[in-house]
Amino acid sequence: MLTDPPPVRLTSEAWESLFRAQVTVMRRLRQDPAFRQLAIGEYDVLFNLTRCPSGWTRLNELNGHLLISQPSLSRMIDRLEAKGLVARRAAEADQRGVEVALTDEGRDLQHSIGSAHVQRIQEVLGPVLSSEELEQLRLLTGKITQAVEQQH
Amino acid sequence: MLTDPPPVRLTSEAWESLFRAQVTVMRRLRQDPAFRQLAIGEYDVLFNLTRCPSGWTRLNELNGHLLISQPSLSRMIDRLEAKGLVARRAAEADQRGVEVALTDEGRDLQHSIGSAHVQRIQEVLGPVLSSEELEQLRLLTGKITQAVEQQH
DNA sequence: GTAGAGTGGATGCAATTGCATCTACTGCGC
DNA sequence: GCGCAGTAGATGCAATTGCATCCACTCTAC
Repeated sequence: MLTDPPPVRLTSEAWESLFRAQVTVMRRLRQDPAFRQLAIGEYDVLFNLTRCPSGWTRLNELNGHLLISQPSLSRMIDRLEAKGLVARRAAEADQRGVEVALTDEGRDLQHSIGSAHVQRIQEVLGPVLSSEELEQLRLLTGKITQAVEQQH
Repeated sequence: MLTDPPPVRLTSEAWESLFRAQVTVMRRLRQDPAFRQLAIGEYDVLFNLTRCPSGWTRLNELNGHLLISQPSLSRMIDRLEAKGLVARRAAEADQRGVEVALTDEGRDLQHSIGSAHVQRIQEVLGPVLSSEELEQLRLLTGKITQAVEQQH
């Protein structure tokens, strides 16, 4: 049961606005001194790894949540592994697959950067939107992610 | 006249959700065959150049709307110039400065990719949110961009 | 006006990226 | 069970990126 799609102009303007907001906020957040220890893209990988209940995450699933290419992720994991922040192992079910997990050190670093990051987010976004608006935003963007991931 | 800031948890969850939505949608949009002619980052530069009324845009202002570094933009403009899509000239007011503008060819290419892009956005986002929701999203994210650009 | 700090953009260089490809493994059809 | 298309991840290599730096120009203080 679908209603008519919204006008293209409205859809593309909403996307453009979402995109621009992301760029603007990201430019600010990236400047946080906490990211001198680890690039924000690498932090994002550690963060994603905390979101997996079992601890171990398949490389291809992880890649599905990032914008970087598969070879690029493969080498980023190399680097994080060399720094002792993540561990690699062969997947049990599929011998082609690889699973990664945070090491204790990786978890510590994620927490440390994460808490500075959260504080910074609060400084940037807190004064801008009310609780009600933030909640609206969270619902709308959550709906997008959920729906688009299921498309195709 | 400021109210209390929202709880940090809500703020960071809203940002996380916005960020994730941007990644998810961008992954889809990027696959559009239209972007085989020009990487999406390069298209974004052309798009930004269409948004300037006078036609000519200062390099540093352009850089303020992008996530890439200043040297990276400088060289991207080199490449776009080599392809005949943009033109460079010295800024009138400030002899250090450089202004760029779309060439006719650049404008044509932006239109051509842009119309395919808009159609793709409609396919991805149109079925997901209603007109009212898109309008809400546009307002919220517009508010963020405007406010954060004025901070600091 | 001149010195010195600051800004705008370009360039050298090492690190990272993506594309194409490769190898290893899976799973389906027969 | 065998062959073959498909999938997961790694690697060679050229292109792109960011950092540090540089040069040219501006602006302020004196």
